[in-house]
Amino acid sequence: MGESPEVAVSTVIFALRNEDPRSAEPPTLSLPLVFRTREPFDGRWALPGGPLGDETLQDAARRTLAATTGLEPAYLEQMYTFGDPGRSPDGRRVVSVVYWALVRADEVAHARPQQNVRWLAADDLPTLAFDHNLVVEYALWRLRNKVSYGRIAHALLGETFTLRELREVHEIVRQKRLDPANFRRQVEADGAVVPTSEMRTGGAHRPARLYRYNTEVEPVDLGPIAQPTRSDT
Amino acid sequence: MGESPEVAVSTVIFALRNEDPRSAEPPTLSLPLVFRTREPFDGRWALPGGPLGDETLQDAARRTLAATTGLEPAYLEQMYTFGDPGRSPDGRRVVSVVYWALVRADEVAHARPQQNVRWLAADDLPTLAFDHNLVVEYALWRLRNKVSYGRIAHALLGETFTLRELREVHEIVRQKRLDPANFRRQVEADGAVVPTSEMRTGGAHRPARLYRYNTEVEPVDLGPIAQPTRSDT
DNA sequence: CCAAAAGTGTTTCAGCTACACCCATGA
DNA sequence: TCATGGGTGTAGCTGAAACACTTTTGG
Repeated sequence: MGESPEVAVSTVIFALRNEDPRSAEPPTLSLPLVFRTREPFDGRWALPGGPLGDETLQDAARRTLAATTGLEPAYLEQMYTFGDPGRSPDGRRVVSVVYWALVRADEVAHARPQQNVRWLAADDLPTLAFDHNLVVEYALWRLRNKVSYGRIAHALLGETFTLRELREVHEIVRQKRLDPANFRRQVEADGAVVPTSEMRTGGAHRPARLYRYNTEVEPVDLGPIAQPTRSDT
Repeated sequence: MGESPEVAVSTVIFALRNEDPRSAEPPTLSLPLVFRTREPFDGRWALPGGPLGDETLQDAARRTLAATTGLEPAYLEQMYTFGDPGRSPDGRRVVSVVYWALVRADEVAHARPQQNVRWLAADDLPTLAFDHNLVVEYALWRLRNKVSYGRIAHALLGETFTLRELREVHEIVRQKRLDPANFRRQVEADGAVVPTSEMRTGGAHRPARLYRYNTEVEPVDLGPIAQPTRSDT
């Protein structure tokens, strides 16, 4: 009992990125990974993270996110805690609290690139350090669920966006085509989004109205936990 | 960083209990709580739990469950990790991994009562130690969700049960009346339950068929995490 | 004018809800 | 035979899906 395990916090960070900004290709769902330069798992990619400091668990997640990307998350939620003994090959006992986050596409564009950090496509990862492949799988599953039932897709876009852009986010994350007409009606119906007076022109077609996220409604039902603060034993 | 916090595991344990077995009253959703006899929160009720030993997080939850009730859970799932600094009044930093569990009504009946442990109604709790009221609120919310969308209600019953009994569980947990005819069809449709050849007689009415949980189907979609084993940093 | 995407209207279908009705048993 | 819950049938409503159609721009 005196042998208290270490506590660490890791974060699965999702963003939509354009490999080639000039092409018309749709963006790719990607996440930043850190290249390990020491054992265990020397030479493999791993999730951003580190030991818990004198801070909130959520602040620790925010801190590792900032350290690897220089960015603020548009959405951040606790996901799962991994803590089985004997999982680290060197025998240390580490309990890892894993968060997952969304960052805006426009912010990713002018994020300063860090040493030993690279963005990789979420659905085409190499073998990662520890069991981080499983962790990312789980985060992807949660993301797909929340995007389907919740109101968080906008967190992958900028301040304003067209319904086409919002639909594209859904299509990429949920991996299926959506009917533009029905998508429009569903989004308008649940009030997650409000129209602005601006339009986006430029394409060889009718201009599209720009929308903004409706801050009046809750992003997604998180249950009674708004900002968890105290607990014990 | 060298100041590693303690890690503890707590469990919110739900069961249906009859206050008075002779009455025809429907059972009550209750949970076992432990009476604290020392600071902090001396004299208040708290969730069962304790420090993490040399074991799986889930095993630690199972152990505290057994210690307070002498029972095995029919369902056990990780819920949330609380770890903000300054939450314990005595200044110690404790990260608490909270699980929630369901135990069968028939097992609760012949569970040996423990010293300093009492079952209280989930929707009528006193002020608990730490922020355990909030934790129970959240667990209740998760329970209601999973019972509505998942296939776990049977975990509050015995090995076999009538559809009326299963419906009663739903009605108690979800706090609303359900149409018997429609409930039957929904339950039969999703295949969570299979009919046995036995009937339950005794009432002044037509005998009811006994059903059994269908082990062929997953209890609820847990995502890619079946039995999480390894992770780090 | 044409292509393309924005945006609207409408039909169809599946699933849920409400509720009427018959069945089998104990008293 | 009556009361009670077990169990079946079915009409109606609602929301999602599919898709035809009109609108507005750039080229």
